[in-house]
Amino acid sequence: MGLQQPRTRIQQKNRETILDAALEVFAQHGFRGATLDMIAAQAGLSKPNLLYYFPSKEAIHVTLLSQLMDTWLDPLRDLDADGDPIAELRAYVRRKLELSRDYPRQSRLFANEIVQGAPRMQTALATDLKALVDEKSAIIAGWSKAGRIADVDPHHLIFSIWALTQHYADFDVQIRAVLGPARDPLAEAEGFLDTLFARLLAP
Amino acid sequence: MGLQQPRTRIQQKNRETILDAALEVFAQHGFRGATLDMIAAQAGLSKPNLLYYFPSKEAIHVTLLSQLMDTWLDPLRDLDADGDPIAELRAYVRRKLELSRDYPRQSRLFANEIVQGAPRMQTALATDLKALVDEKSAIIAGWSKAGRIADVDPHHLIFSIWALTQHYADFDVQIRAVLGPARDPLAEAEGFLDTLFARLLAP
DNA sequence: CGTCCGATTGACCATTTGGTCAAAAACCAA
DNA sequence: TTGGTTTTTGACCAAATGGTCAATCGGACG
Repeated sequence: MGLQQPRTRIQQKNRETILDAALEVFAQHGFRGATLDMIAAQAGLSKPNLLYYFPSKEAIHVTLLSQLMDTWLDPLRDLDADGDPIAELRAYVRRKLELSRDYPRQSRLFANEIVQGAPRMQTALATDLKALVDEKSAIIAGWSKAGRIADVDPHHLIFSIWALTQHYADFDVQIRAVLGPARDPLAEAEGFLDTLFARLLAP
Repeated sequence: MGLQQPRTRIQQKNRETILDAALEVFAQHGFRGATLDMIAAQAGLSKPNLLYYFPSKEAIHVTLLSQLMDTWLDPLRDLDADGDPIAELRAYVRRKLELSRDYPRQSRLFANEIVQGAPRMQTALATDLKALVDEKSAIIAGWSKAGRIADVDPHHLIFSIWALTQHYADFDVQIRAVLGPARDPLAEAEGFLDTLFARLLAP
């Protein structure tokens, strides 16, 4: 039937179960690599039952992506023009790295989507995301002009934060393969990135 | 039949055509998202003809991945213990960024593979790649200890170079969506990254 | 020209996969 | 208990897809 708004407790619960299972499967296999059977198995439900709660495989995917954008941009939204510039930017890096640590599946889902050309997010990127980044870039540019941080291109500064933090989630297997066991990449990254941005931003 | 070594000129040419087409398709859609029909269409050949030159879809993919590793690691291999530390590392960043500019499809192919858990590269990562990175990390650690560059974790320094340079290829659509047209991300990145690493590495 | 071997393809096959549907089961209010 | 509503599922379908194969084509060489 394709329920729009969950009405009962069981609907609420099953929709969440499905979305969590789908996140797992989509993040690991990409949209086309994931099958409804995989998601159903992961969720402990039958395939027709999935399609009772969501009208299609794509609907599940789209639901995940739109949930994602919100969570993902929250830390950037928090960037406060009235705060201390260095502290604000460091806090942004730290929060972003926490997302990579706590929600690696979301990060990989996003990476899959972007690497493949963002077929289902193009407009969101060019509107919402661009607007937010432009706004925050203006703030950063102001800080630069006021001599409160070093003179760096604000857009590329933001890109570098994204690249560095998401790398630890998206390329986790590579990093662990290189570091070997008995090391904690995410914990080490926190100190490294803090140093990196401190040196980059110091006026 | 599954030809091992190209013997004739036409085999040589068609194998190259197929690999180029497959790179295009795999990079954009991932392994499972790519179909033999897509690759055949892109290559201008019939599907059975593909399978005359390669025994299976997976064989094409594997061939691409192994070619990739070589190209990808060359710049790191060039890192010379006897050169000037800052110059060597800057050159590495620049070469890596050139790869992102000139071979974005390879970068995305690699990203697809790693994000999805590197099912076909695990061992290569844990052996060849790890060995090379460990070797070069030792060199960098030596430079740090000698006070010729700042004291940074060599492994994470290398990760940061990978993250920053590959980001411009892998997340190209996102970056362009945010920057808007009329800007040249890769050209701008060169200056930005040069500054970033100069400040990070200065003793 | 004719022959032989590498190159090409149309037709076909088995499996996978997203999705449907009618019927059964579970649930719930009266 | 009963009647109606929601939830679940086994059986099924059409399309897509990786791969096979016998047959045909084409060019180089004698």
